[in-house]
Amino acid sequence: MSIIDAKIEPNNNDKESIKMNIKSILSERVSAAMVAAGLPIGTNPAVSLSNRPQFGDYQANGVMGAAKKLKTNPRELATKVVEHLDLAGIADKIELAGPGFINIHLDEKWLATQLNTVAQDDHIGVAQRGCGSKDSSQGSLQDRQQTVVVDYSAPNLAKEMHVGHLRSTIIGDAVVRALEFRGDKVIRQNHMGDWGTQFGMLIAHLSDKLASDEVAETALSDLENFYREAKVRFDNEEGFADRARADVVKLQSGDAGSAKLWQQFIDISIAHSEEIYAKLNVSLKRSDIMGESAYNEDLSIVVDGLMAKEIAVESQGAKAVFINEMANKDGDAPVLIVQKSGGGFLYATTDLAACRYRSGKLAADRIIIFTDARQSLHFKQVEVVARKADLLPGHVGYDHCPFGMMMGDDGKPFKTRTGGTIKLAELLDEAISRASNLIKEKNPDIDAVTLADLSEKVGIGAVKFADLSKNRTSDYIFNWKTMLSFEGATAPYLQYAYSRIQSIFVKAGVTQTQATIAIIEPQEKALALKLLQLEDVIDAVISECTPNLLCNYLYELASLYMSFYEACPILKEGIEADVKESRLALCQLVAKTLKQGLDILGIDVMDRM
RNA sequence: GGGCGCGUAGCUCAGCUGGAUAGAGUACCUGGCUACGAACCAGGCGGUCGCAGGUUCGACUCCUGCCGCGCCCA
Repeated sequence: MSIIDAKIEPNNNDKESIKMNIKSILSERVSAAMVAAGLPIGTNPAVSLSNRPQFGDYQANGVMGAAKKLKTNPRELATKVVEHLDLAGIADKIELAGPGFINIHLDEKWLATQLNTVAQDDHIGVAQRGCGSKDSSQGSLQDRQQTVVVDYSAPNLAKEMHVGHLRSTIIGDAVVRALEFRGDKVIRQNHMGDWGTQFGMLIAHLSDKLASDEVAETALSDLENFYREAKVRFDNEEGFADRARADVVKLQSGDAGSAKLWQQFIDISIAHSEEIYAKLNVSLKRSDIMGESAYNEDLSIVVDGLMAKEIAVESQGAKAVFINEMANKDGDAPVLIVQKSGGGFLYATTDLAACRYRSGKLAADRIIIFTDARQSLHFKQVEVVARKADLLPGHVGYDHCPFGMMMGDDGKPFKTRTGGTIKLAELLDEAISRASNLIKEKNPDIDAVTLADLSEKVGIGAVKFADLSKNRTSDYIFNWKTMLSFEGATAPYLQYAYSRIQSIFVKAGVTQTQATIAIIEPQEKALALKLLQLEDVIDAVISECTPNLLCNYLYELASLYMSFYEACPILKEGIEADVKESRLALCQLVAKTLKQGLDILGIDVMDRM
């Protein structure tokens, strides 16, 4: 055992051993009672939040399902389970209701104890996945650290990023941060589109611009224009298309001059993307870029491997895989071409090479890819072939996480080439400018520096939250109004809740408190319950790749806080000192949770707004 | 033609492994600022969960068939 292991090993003491997750505590107890009542080990207790106050705080519904399987009376079985259910000190009432619901009313003193433990915890109650070696046989699967490769954003470098790139970029980034917060090892992969025939046209055009003494940075300051110009020449100008095709061949055969032009183009395009990432508060760095071109050397290796294993076969001069696993009723198998008859490779080849690289060199336990839903079939095919060829071993998870595409107000999709797309940079500037107007309206005397800072945080936050809070894998309609709204379930609402709390601390003349929280009013209890659910939410976000669950959670938390704020005075006259201290501590924990949660979404908070 | 996804309040969307009376926001209507910050709060209005069957103690959730929309493959 190494010294590092030895040091980490003994931290399994007091603080670690205190469980803070209510749902898992209750699940354990109910499971034990179910076993004691004669049910098989592993029966799902189905503990969940109660949907109505009269049904307690949590309810266990697992007995009914179990009774069905055993063909016994659910009510009688539930009675037996309740008899064995030991929740001494945790619940002050356990009720049996309906066909076999077990309703649990938590003890408020116990709830407060849990809450105070969370308040003292660095990770606000979210347990850290194993800091030890990941191949350790100790600890449950839940607690083991994983290496997760996350492929997201992946813009096409031939053009500027448009609104369609928003989802992949910010959803991916939120999932990445959630994974890191839970303690997993994340490797970001920005699979940028930096290769392909269109670059021949772009290089040829750039070459002419440089020949007429233009500087690359200037020529490429507007990528959309540049692309359009090149396309016009490609379609109309005598001889240009042939030059463009020749340039592609030269580039792919490693010609130094072409490579230099290409590199110039790529560098400037990446710089454009980086501006967007910085503005969006997205954590992608240049070192995370692993573009399509990075796999050039691997493509023939992959194809050779497929041929050697006889997974791929020659077909009409091309090399292709007939995927029998995905054949339809008539036995027709879809075909995945991995090398064209002319020798060229395709997206499928690159994606297979990426599987190989990620599960091999990067040693991924799980690979997550965020792209729009149109690529679902493609990735399904890639996975089947990669698994068959062992480019993706069975123990490596492969999650293609699709999302709907951006539609116009008319319900028809935005087509990239019709010119109907909105540049991402324009959307973000619009958001910031609208936020600026609103802030000026509410704070006429604000100084320019503060205004600029707030506008960016509010505007960008609003855009991100509007998108992140939607789960839909179906298409969604792009709408300026909803995207840039500052009222209701929006980022500014959450930011407002946070700054209200900061304002209270300023008024109270303290920066922080170590006071113990007591639960008195129903609004305080509701907040306590919500605060103790963070780990469940983070876990759901991670396993399903759905940041909208975190958005919902944070909105509900902020909303409960607003109700608490109205109902429970803190600094007003006649409030006892210990009540004031308790409420300040509760405020502090809410603020900490909001800040952390929003940070996972890549949304900033501010002390004043 | 085959496959995938989606139809929930006027609009935008939640709805966790099937659970009790389907929830928010917005819009509209009523109240609440000599203030712990009204970008807020309290309340009201608003739904045959696309349609029709099936599975069962129980279906927005699972199964089947239709209808409509979108996408992918051919």
